[in-house]
Amino acid sequence: MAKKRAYHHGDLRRALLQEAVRLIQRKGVDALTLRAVGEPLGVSRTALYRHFADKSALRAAVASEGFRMLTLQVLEAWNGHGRNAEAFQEMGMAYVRFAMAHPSHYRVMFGECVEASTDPELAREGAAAFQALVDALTWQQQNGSVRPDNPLRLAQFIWATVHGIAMLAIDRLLESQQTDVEELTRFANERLRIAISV
Amino acid sequence: MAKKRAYHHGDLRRALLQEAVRLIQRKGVDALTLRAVGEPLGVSRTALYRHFADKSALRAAVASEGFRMLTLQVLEAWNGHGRNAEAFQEMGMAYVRFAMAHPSHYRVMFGECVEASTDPELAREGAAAFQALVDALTWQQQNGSVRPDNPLRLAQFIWATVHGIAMLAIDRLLESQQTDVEELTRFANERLRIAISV
DNA sequence: CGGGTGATGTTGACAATGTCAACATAGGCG
DNA sequence: CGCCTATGTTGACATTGTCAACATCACCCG
Repeated sequence: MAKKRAYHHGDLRRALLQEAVRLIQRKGVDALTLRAVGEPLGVSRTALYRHFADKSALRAAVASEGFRMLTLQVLEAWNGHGRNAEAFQEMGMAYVRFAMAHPSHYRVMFGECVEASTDPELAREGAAAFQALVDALTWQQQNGSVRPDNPLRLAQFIWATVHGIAMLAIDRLLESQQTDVEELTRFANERLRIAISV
Repeated sequence: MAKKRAYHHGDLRRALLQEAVRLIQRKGVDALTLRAVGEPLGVSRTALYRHFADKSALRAAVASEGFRMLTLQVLEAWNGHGRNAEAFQEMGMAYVRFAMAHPSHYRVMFGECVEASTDPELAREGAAAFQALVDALTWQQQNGSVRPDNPLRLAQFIWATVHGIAMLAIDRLLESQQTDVEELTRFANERLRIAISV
């Protein structure tokens, strides 16, 4: 029995999660409805209750999936550009690009409904994403290219900046001055480099 | 006729708005229910529809009120500390303190449900808050204490950082390392000063 | 001063939604 | 083969936002 995937539907949990992500990305968070998730899968509402405690658990799973994707993207940018100062900036760009590409999904990851404290998997994936940032900073500190402050505090500072840009961009609060988000992110990265240099 | 406040209830609009703010602060955003707003005022649901287009218009009004309060707080910090570099840091502290003191209210101000484009008052109040930051920066540029970059871009950069700290703090994502938010904000302000100096 | 008129508030109803209890089914294990 | 548990369904219910129809009150115009 390779998987437990052969009862009635076959890995319905993964299908539900995938459909939930699709719905959120295409129609927004409000469109995430138990009935709307079940129907495309030929399954009726409440089927979900055999795989998730309730709707908020489904949202938490969506958020976890988001953090997993985000971690992959930023790590690819960091590792794929040589783990230097330039690669660090690409890491920031990748972060903001992810948020811009999946605005509703990103919002679920930081929504008030999903409490990281209640879902251990979500806490784990969120911590993993943050750890990628911490690791990149410690690496640069050993390099001598980043000042030897507490790496966690540096990481929180930088995280706040990119998260803030992402949030403001998603909320369309940067459009007033026809701002190019890519350009703003580049500018922020440049200034941050000054701020965290020795 | 000094006011229009003398029909049945007497300025019900303001009472509804005030009760909505109270509800959000004390019970969270989900507790903001048309029935829950009307009942304490001895008024029935749907009474609200004579003063707000719908529930989201009420939320927008709450958000506008929040921006008004926020603008007052940061301007008081800026003006009350002498409009210098130190005052600018106090401005940032005041921003984050407001968010920490009114987490649910702050979240409504940046929630996805409230689209600034649909409510002109909200757009105005939001722009006013942002303008306070821009003004403080231009002032310092004329001082020579801030580099002569585009002040709007500088403002967006700094706004993103404090907004990010506020959001992460509200989402309790800074508690993992038992972080003191005040301390993190101070650290961020110090690093930002380096980043925006000439 | 009196009736009408529009602003303001109420009641009833309805559809959508999350959730639970009771029921149905199926697939593997004894 | 027969049962047992995992899995999925149906019916029901409370909550909620919203609308239409109705009620009421203040003020204005004659």
